[in-house]
Amino acid sequence: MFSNSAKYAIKAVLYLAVNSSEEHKIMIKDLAKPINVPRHYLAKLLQDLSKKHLVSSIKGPKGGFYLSAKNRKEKVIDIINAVDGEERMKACLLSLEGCNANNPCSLHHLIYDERQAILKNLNKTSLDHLAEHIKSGKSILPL
Amino acid sequence: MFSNSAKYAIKAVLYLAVNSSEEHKIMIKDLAKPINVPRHYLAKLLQDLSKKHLVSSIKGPKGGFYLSAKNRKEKVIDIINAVDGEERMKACLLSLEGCNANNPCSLHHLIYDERQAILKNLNKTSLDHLAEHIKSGKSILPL
DNA sequence: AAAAAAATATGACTTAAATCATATTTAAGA
DNA sequence: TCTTAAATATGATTTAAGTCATATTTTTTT
Ligand code: FES
Ligand code: FES
Repeated sequence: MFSNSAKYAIKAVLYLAVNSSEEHKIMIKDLAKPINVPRHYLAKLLQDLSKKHLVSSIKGPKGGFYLSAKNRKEKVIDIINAVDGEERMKACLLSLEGCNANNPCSLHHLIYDERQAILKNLNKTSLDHLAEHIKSGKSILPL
Repeated sequence: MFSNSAKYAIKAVLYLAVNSSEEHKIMIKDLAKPINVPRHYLAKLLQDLSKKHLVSSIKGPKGGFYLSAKNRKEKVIDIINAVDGEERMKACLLSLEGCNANNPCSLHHLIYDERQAILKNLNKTSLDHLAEHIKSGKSILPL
């Protein structure tokens, strides 16, 4: 469903949503350990997200990564799409080209509605919102 | 969601469900072309499914692959699990180990119910049933 | 201004998935 | 029984995803 990279990115961004702020930036090495993601790989991912303005970063001493107020308003789907590309979540399950309701592949009926529902959920849920869930103990931040 | 291999396997098995019978076996080369799957790769996949008794095959001249009556009763999920392993469809989306309702990861609530619904659909739908759909024009067999 | 600490940029390496190739076995038909 | 046509078995090659390493740039602190 998601690539490994997207999973890593989500974990990292949520960790930042819960633990960082403009006044409390987090260095890559202090982020990689708790979420259990290879350090250099994570660096690459975050640099990419930073370039796309989905996370904030400051170089140099006292620098690090954090989420700005604006970053926190982003939806989960935006992180996923930034990493995996827009297509991955929308593509036909059997990778058929002309997938639509008029030309449904054999698995379409077994999956399409639920898939749309998931998309909708990912589209409407902000990082902020998930961070609140985590803080209030409704869900956990995975290792 | 599914691996490339699983997609190929589903396409192949459905093609066999629609077009083959014990009296009309299909050779690998005549199967690979219409469903647009690399020939040798497909051979490997089907040999594996054959070993697991999910498809039937006969060697030698006049031989080929086909689906027996029993094969046709198998559920879609069985094909998927045979190729991708039992775990893949059940694993936590963020690859967390102790994923369950008591210990839900941050995305759990956004996806779990829909995912279960999909699983249920794949679990109850037989190849036979999908083949009927295709024959009656309710869905198509993808290239 | 110099030194140090951080992200950034670039690229090399490794691993697993996907693809391709070939030799072997089995069964049919002449 | 011999030839031929098919699946089967095994393994090599390629490609893409994931991982690791290092040099560069930027900013802070002294
Ligand atoms: S046509 Fe394949 S999922 Fe819609
Ligand atoms: S805990 Fe991750 S999907 Fe259930």
